[in-house]
Amino acid sequence: MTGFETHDHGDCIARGLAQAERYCAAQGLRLTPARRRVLEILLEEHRAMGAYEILDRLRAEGRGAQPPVAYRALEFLTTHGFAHRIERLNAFVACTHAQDRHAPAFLICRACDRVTEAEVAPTAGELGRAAEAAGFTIERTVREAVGLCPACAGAGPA
Amino acid sequence: MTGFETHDHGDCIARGLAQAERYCAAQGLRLTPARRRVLEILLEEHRAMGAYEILDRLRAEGRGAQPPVAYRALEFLTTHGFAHRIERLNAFVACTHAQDRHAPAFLICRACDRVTEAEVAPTAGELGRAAEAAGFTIERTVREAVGLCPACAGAGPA
DNA sequence: GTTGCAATGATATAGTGTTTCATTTATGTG
DNA sequence: CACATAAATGAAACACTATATCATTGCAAC
Repeated sequence: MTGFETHDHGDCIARGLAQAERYCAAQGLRLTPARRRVLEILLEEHRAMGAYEILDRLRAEGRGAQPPVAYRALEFLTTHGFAHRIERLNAFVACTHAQDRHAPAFLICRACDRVTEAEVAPTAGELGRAAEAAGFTIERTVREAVGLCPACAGAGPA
Repeated sequence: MTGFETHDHGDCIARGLAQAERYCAAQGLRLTPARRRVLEILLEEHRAMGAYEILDRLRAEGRGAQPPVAYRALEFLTTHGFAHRIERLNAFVACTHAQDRHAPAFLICRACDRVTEAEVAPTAGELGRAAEAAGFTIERTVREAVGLCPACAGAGPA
């Protein structure tokens, strides 16, 4: 899938949550209410959200919600691959791919802020070649492209 | 060069500055004292520095130095390719390559925080392929690998 | 049941980046 | 040179992002 097409994601929230639940059960991880709710919010919005934006949602629901609440949940979710951090945006998105550690790559539209995710081998590509040449051990990669999605490019490049 | 070897950079400060001066003269850009000094600091340190760290240096030299001073200089330097922003670190490094817009890739050692830079075509690799598949127009890319440099990996992986 | 560990609650604080507006400095033009 | 314009700087306040710390609660194993 290309990721930017109009998208009816009726059941992908339920599917994402179910997948996370299954994975946590299998791994002995605790998908606590706070963690589950944050993942659900990310799945519902289906876009990159800042930690404080998530926090606002939690507050609106009456939960006590100091910053660490969001950051702890997000750390759990990103550590286990249920969500990813977009460095360029200081924001987070629900993962749209299979569980377990993988190396995501993102296309970020600077006009509409939508983000689409692709997967790739962590040690592949230019980073992998550069690392090999330098004797560098890759543990995590950040691959993000900023530009215009098809819709925004068509609408007239700002 | 691999980038992590011990490094005697005696004249690379002077060379970096001279290169920037030449390029600015040719392009009608103004390498003002503040901009020049920030570039010089980055070249001297030869590592990724936070904006406020740079600011401290400017203050120590008696310049008035509110945050915008550093951020404006850094915006100029990054826009014209004299320095790059490391998203993962919220920090900046002097460019170690040729002028003019290019797409850098970075290897970031999480133990010693040293950063090495490689160049690559902006639309190459996984990001380029993903973008093509999605009809996405890339304007800028972020490619960063976090891991251990040879020295730190050898010293015992924390 | 109590020991040990993970998770949460709550407060404060640290770190990063931007907005705004007034002022100065450089550049070009009559 | 005088003036108009645009770029850069100075200065204050503010907004956004993230972490440290410590007390408390819940849960699980022994």
